[in-house]
Amino acid sequence: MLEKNYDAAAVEPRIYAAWESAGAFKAGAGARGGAPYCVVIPPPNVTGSLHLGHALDNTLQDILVRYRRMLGRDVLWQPGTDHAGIATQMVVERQMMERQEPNRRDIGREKFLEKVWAWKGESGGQIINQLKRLGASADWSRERFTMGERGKADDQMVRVVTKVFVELYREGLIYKDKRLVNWDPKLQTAISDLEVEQVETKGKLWHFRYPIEGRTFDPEDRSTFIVVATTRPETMLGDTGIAVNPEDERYKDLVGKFAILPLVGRRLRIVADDYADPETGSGAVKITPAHDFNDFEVGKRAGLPTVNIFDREANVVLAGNADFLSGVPASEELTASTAALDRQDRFTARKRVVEMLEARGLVEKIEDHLHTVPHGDRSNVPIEPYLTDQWYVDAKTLAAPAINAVREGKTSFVPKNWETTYFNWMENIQPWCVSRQLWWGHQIPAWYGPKKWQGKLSFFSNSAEAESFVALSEAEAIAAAEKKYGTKVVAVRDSRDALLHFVEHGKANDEIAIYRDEDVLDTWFSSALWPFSTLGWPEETPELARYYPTSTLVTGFDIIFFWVARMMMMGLHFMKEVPFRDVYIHALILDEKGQKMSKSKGNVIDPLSLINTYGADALRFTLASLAGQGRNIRMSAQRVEGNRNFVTKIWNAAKFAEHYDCRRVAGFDPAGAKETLNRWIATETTRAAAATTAALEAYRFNDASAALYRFVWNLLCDWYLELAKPVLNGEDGPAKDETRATVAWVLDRTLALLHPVMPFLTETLWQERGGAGLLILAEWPAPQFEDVAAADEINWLIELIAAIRSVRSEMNVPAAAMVPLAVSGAAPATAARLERHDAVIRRLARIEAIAAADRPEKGSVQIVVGEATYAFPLAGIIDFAAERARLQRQLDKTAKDIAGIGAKLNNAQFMAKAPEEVVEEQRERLTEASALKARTEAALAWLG
RNA sequence: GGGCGGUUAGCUCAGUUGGUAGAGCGUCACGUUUACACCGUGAAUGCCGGGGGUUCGAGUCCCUCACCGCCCACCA
Repeated sequence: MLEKNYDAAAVEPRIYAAWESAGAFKAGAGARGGAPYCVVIPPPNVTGSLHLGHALDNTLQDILVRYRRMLGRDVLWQPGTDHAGIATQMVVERQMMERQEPNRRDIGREKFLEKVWAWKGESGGQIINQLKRLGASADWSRERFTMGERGKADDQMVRVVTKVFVELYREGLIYKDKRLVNWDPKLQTAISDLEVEQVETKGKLWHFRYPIEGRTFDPEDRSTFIVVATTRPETMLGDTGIAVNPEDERYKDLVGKFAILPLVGRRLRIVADDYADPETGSGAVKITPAHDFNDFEVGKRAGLPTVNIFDREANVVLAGNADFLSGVPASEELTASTAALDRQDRFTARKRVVEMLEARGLVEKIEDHLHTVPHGDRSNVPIEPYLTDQWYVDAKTLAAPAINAVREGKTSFVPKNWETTYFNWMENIQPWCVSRQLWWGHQIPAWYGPKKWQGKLSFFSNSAEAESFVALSEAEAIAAAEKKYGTKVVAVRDSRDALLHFVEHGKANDEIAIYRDEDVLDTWFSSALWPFSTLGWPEETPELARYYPTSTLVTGFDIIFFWVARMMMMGLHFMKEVPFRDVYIHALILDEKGQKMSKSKGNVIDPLSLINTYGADALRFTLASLAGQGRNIRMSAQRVEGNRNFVTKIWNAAKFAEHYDCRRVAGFDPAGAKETLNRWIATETTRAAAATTAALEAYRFNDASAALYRFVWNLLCDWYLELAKPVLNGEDGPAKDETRATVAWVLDRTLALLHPVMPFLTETLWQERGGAGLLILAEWPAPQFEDVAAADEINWLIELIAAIRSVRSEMNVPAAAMVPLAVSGAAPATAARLERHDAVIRRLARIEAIAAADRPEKGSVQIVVGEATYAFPLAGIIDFAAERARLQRQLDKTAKDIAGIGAKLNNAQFMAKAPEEVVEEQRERLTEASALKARTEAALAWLG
């Protein structure tokens, strides 16, 4: 016996356990032939928790995977998690701070990493369990982590990354370079362009006067200074030049001359460069090559020196800064400003610089200025362009094949317009900075040792100047080093130990120490390898052979650049084949007001609480039905509640079947059914199956859920089960048996069609109804039966009942009243239909008896359906004026239709140019409408 | 500045080759029916953002304007 209501919370864990213990999620489970189908999960952050974006992403993947599995395909849904370098390291550091423990630099790398691994072990399972709550049918036995089991060198997931790095290095596609990077002063690491967010900020534009060398500064005499504007006064300490446009007449004679940098005294060469825009500001721009990307380029072109004034935390460092002092004659002013500004953070320094310049009359004006300031997407502090040595991937070279692959259709985006976004970015791609000054991540496989300088081996603390050995392992690096140096080589922990070692052994030259690059790789570097790393590469595993290229990638548009593009590049380079055939891009989830969900706004809807309240299936159905939306999805609990009602509706349909003892009949085939009603619902089942299948094949999840919703609620429940009641409540016999069997047959197929979207409910009912085996591994329904005549007949029946109900309601006929119905003008076929469906019409339309009549009784309400007129004699009950008005309204509408259609048919152009079938359709509509009009007129006349 | 979306019922959104405007929610009225009140029946509501064009015919194709949103680049 089915319970009164479906209890999702009680059922879901049990069903999930049943699937798992049956091995239903395992790669290839239940495969019955056909091509393999593989999806790799976008690995969530290992220590994260499930949000609605994950819920959407994984629901869609699960739908695809369950559908393919039921088709009998060899399915692998490859799961796993991401180590999420910065994010995870930040969480652990925050914990340490909250517990008032010593920070990571105090405890050192090894101890810190132990803590992160411990945290991973503690919270790493959470998100996987949450995915299970959602019903995700991934092959958990194959779960992978981007850093492997222990992050050790011999771990496959680590070997993959190392091998890729080393091979790209040897091919010249990874290199070390000294240039400006986006530096995050809070996290103290370089970040890539993509991790920088532009934040619109209300700032100021300061206009400063820089005295011209050799002229005595006089604020009243504009020939004694040059005005430059800046949004960042503090960086003036690093100015090394001034640029003006070569075409700018105002400054022509100043080119080649020098200005004197206030507070410092540095000589600034005035150079001509196109970068300076005469229209902007004063037309002269100060050049700070160490702290601005554009200035860096100008400085390079003009041969200006680079003066860095910041340390890693973006504090001003002047004292003892050789760059800052180079060539600047000591002066009282320099000493004073150095003392005042040294060790200030950049914002304090900014204030001080302005104050000091103002005191000297060097501030021309200060304007309000709206501009965008680059911020780190994790730290949320302004980033600094900072001159460092970093590792770069030659993305431009790798992008070329990745662009072509999409051009040639080897990989397709769905929806297709995302390809434009992909191309735009890929065609303008910049070198990818992959090194991070973090500890949690894949350590870069480069080792450094002393280098020959002026004839003898010297130790360089800057790794860029050291001898480097990029190698697959420490042993390999040592071997390479030994070959290079011709001496015994040992590996030590870090550059400090290497220096100590060098000091100790340098003289004897009997042993040389090398040390490993302390930086780690960008998290996205390992994510980029995910489609093949998870399948076992570099080993030639059977899984790799079978499932690569994978079939579909499902992800949000926000990580097309971060992830999709990079997987394309790496996949093509190392596997010589695209990583996936289709990329399905879905929208992002917002709250019901269209706001991005965030903890600070407090508008986050937790998918787990939705699952707890409404059940996983209701959430899944909701997400699927919203998936068609373009850019963003507005989510509210109310929608989920509505779909929970749909879950209940299905549950009650199953209860109906149980109540009327509708059991599955082995070998039942609707083709042998005699009852029109049964032939009709079988036809509709075929159509629903076809619609659902087509929608899923096309990634139209919303169409699939809409088709299922409509079929189940509006056809199966609203009509078929209602229409079947008279038979099921009637006498035993073949018609009843056939109807019971049909109900069971339809229900079974319906459950199967619903299963990918609503796995828990459908599996529960499948089991309750004594289904053979598990629904998850059952066959996807593809009924072929179709009977157009039966469909026509039942549609006529539905139309008739609906029309009677409508009129009853409009005429305020009490719902309980049983009314006689008189039919006139019915053709023999219609009369036969009325006879066949007599019981149903009487039941559903509350009719006492149906009788034929030559003409409706005077004063009765008349309904026109098809060629016949149906009347209930309601004299005395009904309001004649209202009835007349109703008929008149119908007449007006019909007349309007006729006029419209007539205009078309009388239009010679239309007749000449429209396709024959369209013309024919209009003719039919005209015939029908004319008939309706005639009968309505008759009814109106008869009413008197 | 470059690119991409959006503007359809009170709300949130569908609308796939151009051929009678749809759904869910909400609203209103009525509830007879032993699957279901997490329900049933019925009803109301649309210059499909504005303008122009192509076409026999445009929510759908083209141009243009307005507003909203996102992405990329840049801003001394």
